[in-house]
Amino acid sequence: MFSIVNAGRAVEQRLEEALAPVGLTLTKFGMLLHLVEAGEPLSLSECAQKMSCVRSNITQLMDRLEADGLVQRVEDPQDRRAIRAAVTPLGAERQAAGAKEVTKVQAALAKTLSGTDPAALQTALSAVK
Amino acid sequence: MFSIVNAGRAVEQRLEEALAPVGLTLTKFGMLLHLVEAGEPLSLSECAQKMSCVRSNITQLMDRLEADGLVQRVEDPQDRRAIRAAVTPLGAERQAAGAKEVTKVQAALAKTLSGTDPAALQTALSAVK
DNA sequence: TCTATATAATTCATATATGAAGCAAGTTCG
DNA sequence: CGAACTTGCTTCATATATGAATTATATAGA
Repeated sequence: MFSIVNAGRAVEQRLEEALAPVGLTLTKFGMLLHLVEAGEPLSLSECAQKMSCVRSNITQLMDRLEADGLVQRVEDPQDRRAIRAAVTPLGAERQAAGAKEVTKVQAALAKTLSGTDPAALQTALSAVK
Repeated sequence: MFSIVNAGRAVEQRLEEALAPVGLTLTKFGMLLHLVEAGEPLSLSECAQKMSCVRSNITQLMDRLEADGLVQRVEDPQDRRAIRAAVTPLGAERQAAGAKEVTKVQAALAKTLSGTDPAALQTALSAVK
């Protein structure tokens, strides 16, 4: 059981290390990825859902992403309570650079697991979740 | 790759939920477990090594564990710089109670993974780490 | 022995995460 | 319509984590 926890943490750490030179953390990269994939500004509540976390966490994350110039809060004309997060050009650039690094980690990991049946591993891990 | 990260987080969360009724977090349980297993007070540097984290983290963790009455800082007569962490009776009691809950989670997880070859999974996950 | 260096712990700034409490703005219903 | 409820975000307290800077103590070497 602790193997699963440790393996998860080890992969997280590898990703953090790969993203650090790009100026991103795994959390920031994840948020940018969701925003880029969505193709439009998402409300902070939607962001919280995508990131599987509480909204107050997103408030703080957006503060940091905005301070980094990677995202901008924009008002929602449809709902004056809502605030949407829009990726800036710099944010999109960093996300793309991060994605390249993530792909490298993925390739390295695939090599490490070359002796393993990928489908079986996937099935097992999905069952846990 | 993200399956591994997600699976790890899912297991962590299950453990947190199982330990919460006992009044422990996974971090606190882990620290108590190391101390109980050691059978003697460990210096805070040794604690950091066991927990695979930096020492400043242990300083804070010990503050919380001491506030909970689960651990006590004791001076080291051999080295006046060092401070050792000693488990209190209450700490030992909680650790034992936590271990029972952890065992239950382990059993439930084994059931979930009943269709998987445990040795193969173990091998794959160990390779990642 | 005295100095330089290394080690032990703490403090501080910061990142990430949760959850409770609060305020503003929609929505529903009598 | 207006009160009650819900939703969206922020703020605050707290837990966990890192790393740089600081203080105290040990130890090695000239």
